[in-house]
Amino acid sequence: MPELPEVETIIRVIGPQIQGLSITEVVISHPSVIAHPSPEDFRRRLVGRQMEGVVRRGKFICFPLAGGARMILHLRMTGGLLVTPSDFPPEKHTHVIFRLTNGMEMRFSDMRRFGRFWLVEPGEADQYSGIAKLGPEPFDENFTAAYLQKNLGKRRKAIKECLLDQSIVAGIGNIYSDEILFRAKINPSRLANCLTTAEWEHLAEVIPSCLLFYIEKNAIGPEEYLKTRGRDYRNTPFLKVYGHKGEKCPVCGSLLCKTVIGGRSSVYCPVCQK
DNA sequence: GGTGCCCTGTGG
DNA sequence: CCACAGGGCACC
Repeated sequence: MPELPEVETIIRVIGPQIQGLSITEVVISHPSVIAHPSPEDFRRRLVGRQMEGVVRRGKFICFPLAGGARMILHLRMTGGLLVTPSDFPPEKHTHVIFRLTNGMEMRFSDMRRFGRFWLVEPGEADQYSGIAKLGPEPFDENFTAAYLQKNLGKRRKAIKECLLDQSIVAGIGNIYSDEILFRAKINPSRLANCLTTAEWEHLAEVIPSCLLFYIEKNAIGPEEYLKTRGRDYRNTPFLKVYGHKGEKCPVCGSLLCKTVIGGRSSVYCPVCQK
């Protein structure tokens, strides 16, 4: 489910709700979602710790803790986070509950249970979560056309697969890679080593602007977020190609095609995207 | 590089 | 019933 824009939306809602609060209790009903350390160590080490806030890195959610430790969460496909009163009806597939000093709870639910938590101690290198392998944020000043061309310009690999490579640029998933390539008018199957300098420049501009557009479309208040269980803030009404196979291209009216690239379904306009 | 796998739910 | 789903990793 969540790619960069959705994760950004989640942290903007959750941040003010948990900032400065301490964890009084951790209830883990499905230990497999705790990747590191052991679920019992995870629970024990978190109790009494204060959360300084929450930040996003790629699709990861990071909770810096007072004293220098950090809790890290990746929602993968179907993970969700909700801050609720303790008597709020629980979501199905709730696997971890953090009880907080103000009586509220932060709850992690995940139907498919692909999501994972990590806890990294102060001064410890994070060799567990995968954050260390991430490329730059799309909004980073180092994320430029020159960077893209230098790192991808010789790859004999579909550009769509390249955009999904988190070590090149952090945060793009299957939905937004299609949306980005549609806006950039580049066919998702094109090999990276065949893109022109002008196309790299276009991509370097479109990637951040497209993601920012969806972050803004996603904006939601905490009441609405809770009411919709953190599920209905998504961008689906604004997506131009993803989920629209067989419909008319919003630019030229041709029928949108679907294909598989790198094992992921991909929708594109055969006329607009060369 | 391609494939299978981790899971549950939904839609054809 | 089977195919597929917004992610990422291990494995030939």
